Amino acid sequence: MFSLSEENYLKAIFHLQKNSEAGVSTNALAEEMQTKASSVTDMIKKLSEKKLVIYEKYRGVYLSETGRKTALQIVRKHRLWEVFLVEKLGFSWDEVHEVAEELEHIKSEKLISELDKFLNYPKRDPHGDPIPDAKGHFQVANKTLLSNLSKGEKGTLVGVKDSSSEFLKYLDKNAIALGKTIEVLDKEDFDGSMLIQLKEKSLRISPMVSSNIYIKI
Amino acid sequence: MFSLSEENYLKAIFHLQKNSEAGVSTNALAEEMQTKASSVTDMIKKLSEKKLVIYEKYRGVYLSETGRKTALQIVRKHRLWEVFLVEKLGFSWDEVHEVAEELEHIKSEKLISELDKFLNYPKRDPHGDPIPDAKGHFQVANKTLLSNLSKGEKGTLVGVKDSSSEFLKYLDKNAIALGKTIEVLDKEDFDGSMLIQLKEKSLRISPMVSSNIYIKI
DNA sequence: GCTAGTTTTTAGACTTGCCTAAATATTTTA
DNA sequence: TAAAATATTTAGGCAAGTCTAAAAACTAGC
Ligand SMILES: [Mn+2]
Ligand SMILES: [Mn+2]
Ligand SMILES: [Mn+2]
Ligand SMILES: [Mn+2]
Repeated sequence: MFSLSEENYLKAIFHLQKNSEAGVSTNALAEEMQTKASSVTDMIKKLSEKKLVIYEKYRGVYLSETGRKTALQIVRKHRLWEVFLVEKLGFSWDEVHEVAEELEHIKSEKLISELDKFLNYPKRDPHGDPIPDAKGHFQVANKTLLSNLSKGEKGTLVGVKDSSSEFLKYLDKNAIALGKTIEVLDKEDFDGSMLIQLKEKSLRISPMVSSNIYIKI
Repeated sequence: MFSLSEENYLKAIFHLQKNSEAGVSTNALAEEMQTKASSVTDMIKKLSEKKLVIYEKYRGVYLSETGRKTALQIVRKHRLWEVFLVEKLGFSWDEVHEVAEELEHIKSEKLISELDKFLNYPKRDPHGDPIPDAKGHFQVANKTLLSNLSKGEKGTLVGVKDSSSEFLKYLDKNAIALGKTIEVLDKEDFDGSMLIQLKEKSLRISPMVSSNIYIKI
């Protein structure tokens, strides 16, 4: 149906589109795709001809309805494979992204529906992100960044914004994991750093950490 | 490491090489790869520069030691994924080939070693073909084609030569499956057709069928 | 052993996806 | 609001992998 490159672009536009109302800029997409702006322009033209995106020169790009559906299916596959890798093959959450990045492009409806069944229809991936169903529907959790909490507030860790291996390893090292309860013992006005309480210990974290952790109060 | 196309060529050469001592001809490879002879020549040159094959113009092509090892790893991945699809996801043996054809190219050592473990280190794929281990070792079964048996001989079905969906569906329809005992009740000299005895019934089969079934006596 | 037929290679071209450099459009700043 | 800075697009090119047509090399038949 679509080439590997086309699929990766669609997914990238989808992820960038979430962050704002405006169209996705060429440079933002180039950054995300680790390529040059001129290459992005080429690809956008192609996707536009295929009616997968809506594009006006210099005005940024938007996913069309078809484009959005396609992107959601790729996201679905990516996240289902991540669950498989962690639940069945014993990967840790910082090892799955790269492999899922390849597996998400395997073309087989049956493979994905059977995998979904085999995994018992999981609702979230190992990073707390929602898994769209076969129709592209998924529930948006009401969550907030840990950095938004004030002293005394507490909640449950339900996701991470940054899924880089480096960040996830930092969390592992400090026993910060999905489902854990976190309470803000203190928040420093000057730099936004926090003292947080985990089950067994307290810990001081920088705003770079607290602004990449999603909490459900 | 290697491109998708390079990997598919290596695997094709590997499979064709099994059938004879001689080098693999350009046309045979073109047929197998569903492409043109001129494209094959181009690719062979490339593989030859990369020392994956031994190639002399007009003389056919052979896998080098490195090429053979690479091909064996791809075959290993292909067959492990086939086992996964049948054992874990409920695919039938005639549905797995195409999907495995894509899955075999996913690049991750850990993925394959963990998958192997998850599947409990299977020795054969759903078509009875041996699965090479991480070092490329595998056991060659002593098997013979059903068409080589004479009247009165019997054995166990241990593999199929043709794994096309059409042939496998024919076998399913007639309850011919891996592990079944088959006895040759009669063999027609004129056209080689056979009357065979399965557990619950007897059946007449053409040489096109009997010459694609492997038997262990 | 020569020649006709077959196989293989070469030559030149196309598509996809990428690049650099240059041109053009938009946005910011003074 | 016009120049300066920034963002985006265009132009031209490259590598991989494929194709068609033509040339060259093998192989069989006489
Ligand atoms: Mn990807
Ligand atoms: Mn994820
Ligand atoms: Mn393949
Ligand atoms: Mn098989």
